[in-house]
Amino acid sequence: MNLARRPTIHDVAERAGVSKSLVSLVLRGAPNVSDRRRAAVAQAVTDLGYRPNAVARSLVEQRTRTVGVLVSNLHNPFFAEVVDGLQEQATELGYRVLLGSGNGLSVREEETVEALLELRVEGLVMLNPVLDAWVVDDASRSVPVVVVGRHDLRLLRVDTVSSDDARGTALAVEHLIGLGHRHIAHIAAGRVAAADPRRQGYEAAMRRAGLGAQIRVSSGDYTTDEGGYEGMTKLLAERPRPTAVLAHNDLAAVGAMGALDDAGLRVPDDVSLVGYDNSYLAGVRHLSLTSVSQPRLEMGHLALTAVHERIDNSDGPARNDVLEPVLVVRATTAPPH
Amino acid sequence: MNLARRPTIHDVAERAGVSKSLVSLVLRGAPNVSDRRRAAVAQAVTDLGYRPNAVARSLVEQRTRTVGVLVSNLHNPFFAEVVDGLQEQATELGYRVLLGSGNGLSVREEETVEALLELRVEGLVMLNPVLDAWVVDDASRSVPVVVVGRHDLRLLRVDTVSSDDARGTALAVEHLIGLGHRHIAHIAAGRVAAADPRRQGYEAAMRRAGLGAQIRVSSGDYTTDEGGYEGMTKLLAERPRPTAVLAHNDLAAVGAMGALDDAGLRVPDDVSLVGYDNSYLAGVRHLSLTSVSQPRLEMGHLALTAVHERIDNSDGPARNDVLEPVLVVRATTAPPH
DNA sequence: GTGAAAGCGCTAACAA
DNA sequence: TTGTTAGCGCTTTCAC
Repeated sequence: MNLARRPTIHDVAERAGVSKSLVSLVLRGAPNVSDRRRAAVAQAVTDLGYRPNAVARSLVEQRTRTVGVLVSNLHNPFFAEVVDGLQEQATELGYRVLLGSGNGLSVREEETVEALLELRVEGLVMLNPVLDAWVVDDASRSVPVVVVGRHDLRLLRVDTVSSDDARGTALAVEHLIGLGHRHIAHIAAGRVAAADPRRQGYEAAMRRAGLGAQIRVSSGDYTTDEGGYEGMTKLLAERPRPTAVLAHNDLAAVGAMGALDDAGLRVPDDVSLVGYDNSYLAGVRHLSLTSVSQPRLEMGHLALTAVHERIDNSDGPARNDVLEPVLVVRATTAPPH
Repeated sequence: MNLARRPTIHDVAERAGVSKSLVSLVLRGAPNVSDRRRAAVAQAVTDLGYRPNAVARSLVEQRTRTVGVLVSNLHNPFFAEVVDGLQEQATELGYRVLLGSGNGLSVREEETVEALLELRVEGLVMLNPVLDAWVVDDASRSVPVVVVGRHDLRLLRVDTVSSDDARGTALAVEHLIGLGHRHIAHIAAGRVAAADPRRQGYEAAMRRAGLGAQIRVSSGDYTTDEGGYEGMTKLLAERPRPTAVLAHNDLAAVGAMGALDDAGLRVPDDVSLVGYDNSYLAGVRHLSLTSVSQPRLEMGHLALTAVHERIDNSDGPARNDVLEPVLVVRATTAPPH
């Protein structure tokens, strides 16, 4: 393929008949350069196909203008939109975003953080990381760190951005109660970070409505559609049968839908169903699932703004932003039969 | 936050009472270093929390050991697995992967490529890029480029990895014919790169089976579930009504499912349905869609291997790897009524 | 307005 | 086995 040696600023200077420093000035749009020189440099740049070497520049400037983003698992649809938010805001603020994935494994996440740090990112955003708190703490000693989506990580020096999961499930319960439901059950998740607040939000909302006695939780590792199927199957065996079910997430809700189908029950006629995350899945017309939505784009914006502020002024107590979820009502919820 | 100045190799050398070069040697595990020095350096490294500066290293080594990956759109579930494949192989071969997203916009993709090039990635993998061919061509002048998933880009110097879309739809048709279907229709996509080969594969397979006269294509911009709904609705108006339908992708297939539902028809009893991509959606039990699967992990492996080989020996004609898709049979296909 | 020179943190000859 | 030195490509004083 014979890749020619990449031209350097030196080559440009030579071709334009000026000094390296002049080229550097032109490249960064300095004001005090004669038009003649400016044109000569511009010409040389295009002739040579010169592209500045960001590596060299970073070294001398002592900054990379780059924020590292640890994406624990690319398959989670939650991330795409958060990353979009990060990108948008990064572009806005003059940063570049470096994505690193951890494949959902704690070790891989550690390695990725290490790599990002060696590359001298100026800040680190971690999306739903599964790694140990000490890794986060350690990283935060050299660079501002913002954690998105894990409420359980509260460290000094580490800002967090999350959405209020308890509020989210409460919204769903209130919606169902408003429709007239009283027998509202919950299909909970096992050990994932969001499981507890979502479940607690459900229980609290039920109690607030005087329905403490109707609380029914089917708990297992119900974050997949298979899990949702199982969880729903268990709930259907109970009496009185719930008239509405709130699942830990959309996937579980769709699984629950399958169980209802198999039992010959109709959604929402016989049982109303609510998911969580307002993923892609929920919006599909054939499913059209009522779901709780996290403001993902805004979470991305906020996270990047937070690192940016830390990079600039560094000090101050850790900020923990908690955003309000929103209920998106679709076709799977209706008044009880 | 008071981030202390990051320690450099100089600080480590001083603390360990040795020279910079000795530290450098120890860090890279050189053999000819006395145990005493080695220990002293190791101690200093942990004391200081030293982390090598990859920026400086890259500059002097003239290589970054980094491959850039342009992900045109993070929301497309196709990517996650391909990227997993890339990552796996990269780790294997000693590369780091830098992800850049283009948000599905041609301009943003161009910017991202530019940024990646300035960062001096040693190779570039582009996943389903939508950008103009000249950008790819231009990039390939400075660095090996591998394009994944766009059959229409055939440039010298640019390797491609894709899967045989025509073969994929043919597989689906053969499956349906094997079940006894004759009236098999296709819901096609509009201007996306994969639209033509998928449609052609369908038509060719129909003709091979002597069913050329039964070819029915509903064509519009049918890549969303709404699109699939529309496409199906049109097909249902025709006589004789198709007993099986092959959609451009899973999302469209699910949309089609909705249209069948609304028309009071059952899947697969009245109409069999096949999707494409074998996405997450297809596997959901409640949908359980028969779908054509691209070997995504392997595509990632191959793409990274290809850049790696180019980085090492650079020359040779462009390679165009085409992988075989596989049909995953689930619950939406059955013999005609 | 423009150029010369120093130096960012590191590696790689080459000397010792 | 270890240290000295030069230099990667760039920005940035500081002279001129």
